[in-house]
Amino acid sequence: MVQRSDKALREGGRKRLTAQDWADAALTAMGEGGLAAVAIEPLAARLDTTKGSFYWHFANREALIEAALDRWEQKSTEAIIAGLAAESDPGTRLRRLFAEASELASEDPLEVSLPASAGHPRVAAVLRRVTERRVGYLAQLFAELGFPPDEAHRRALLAYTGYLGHTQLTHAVPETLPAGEDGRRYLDSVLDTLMRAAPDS
Amino acid sequence: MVQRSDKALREGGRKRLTAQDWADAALTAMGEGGLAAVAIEPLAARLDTTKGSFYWHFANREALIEAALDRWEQKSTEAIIAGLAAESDPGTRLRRLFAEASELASEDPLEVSLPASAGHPRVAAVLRRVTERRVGYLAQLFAELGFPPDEAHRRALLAYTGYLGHTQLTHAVPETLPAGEDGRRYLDSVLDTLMRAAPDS
DNA sequence: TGTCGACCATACGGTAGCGTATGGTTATGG
DNA sequence: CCATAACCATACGCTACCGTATGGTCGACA
Repeated sequence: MVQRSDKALREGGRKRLTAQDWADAALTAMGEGGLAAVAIEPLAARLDTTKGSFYWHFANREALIEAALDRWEQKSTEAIIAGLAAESDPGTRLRRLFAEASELASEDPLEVSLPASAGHPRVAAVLRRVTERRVGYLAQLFAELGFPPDEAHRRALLAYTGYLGHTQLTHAVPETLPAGEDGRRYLDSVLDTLMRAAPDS
Repeated sequence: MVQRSDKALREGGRKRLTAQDWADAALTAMGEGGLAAVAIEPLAARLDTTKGSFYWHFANREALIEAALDRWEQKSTEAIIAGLAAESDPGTRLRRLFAEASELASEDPLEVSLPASAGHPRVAAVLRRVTERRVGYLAQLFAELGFPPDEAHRRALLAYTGYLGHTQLTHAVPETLPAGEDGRRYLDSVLDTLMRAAPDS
């Protein structure tokens, strides 16, 4: 919790690090190689420092992982939802949400690599919180669009699983998916379908 | 490539192992802990043998990974597609495909944990082959159902991303998804939507 | 029934990473 | 300008795992 006051000197040479620097580095490593890639010594090398720095800021590897996960939860979900608070119309809110989310997801490998480590209890917990938050928010959006609670939840699930799968494909085999302008039209058509009133059932 | 002829003795005591035994063990380990969990010595312990056995059947760890991936490609894709060859009606073929695939996916963690290791070149290659095969097969099904090629491919993507996302959710937070009979009705309604003729566009 | 090859056990050296200990450096306020 | 705390470097022991070497066992078959 110790934060350096200010005056971050990053001229040519050595710089002091904060716990957040370590957490961010852990996050990118985790994105590249999964949980197993969160290793102190390689991270230290990448940050151009040594273990000595790490064990000052953290008790051990688990603590680092925890901090990194918390940070991810914040950046990947809360920040985006908060960024939409200004928008009043639920329809545009939904569209903007998907636009921003799919952009974020194409850059952030964690969206794919985290679920693979659901064996780890901390990861499982974060995953649960994040998905419930996201699906809940989506369901709320569909409810605001006029769907009854059950149907709103059903569509939220549909939208979210679609998002997850799309993200996974983006990272695994991007060529199969429409890119650029095509991608935007593809996304639009899917959203149209999701927001259209159901035929019956 | 050395295969034991037959006579697998598995009474109470020691048994001889084949390369496939190792590959299967590697697969399950990989499902539990990702690529990093494919470690010779722990596997040997689990198979109640030693490294001596392993290095007889394989040159090194990479060779094992490769064999395991090949085996997964076979079991997870080709076997299922082959199992549908008898069915003539494309509609029931699609429904049976999804029924079997989602059952397999809920048991097999690899569907989720493999994409996380797409950094590994062999994994990336298998993933490319598998997704292209699957999406291709789906597109063919939709084409047989009467959709023009472009639309068939679009719907194949939609179906496949939905499958991927659903699988991911199943392993991460199963509670959010409808289970049992509800799940079957949910799946049915989604398939209905996918097979219905488009409104326009 | 002895031998040959398939298969496995054991022991070894090497590397990567965790966590600890301890001393050095740098920034600040007294 | 020096004392204290924040921060980092280095060296150490420990464990887990990779890959090699080498010898042992066991079954098939001449």
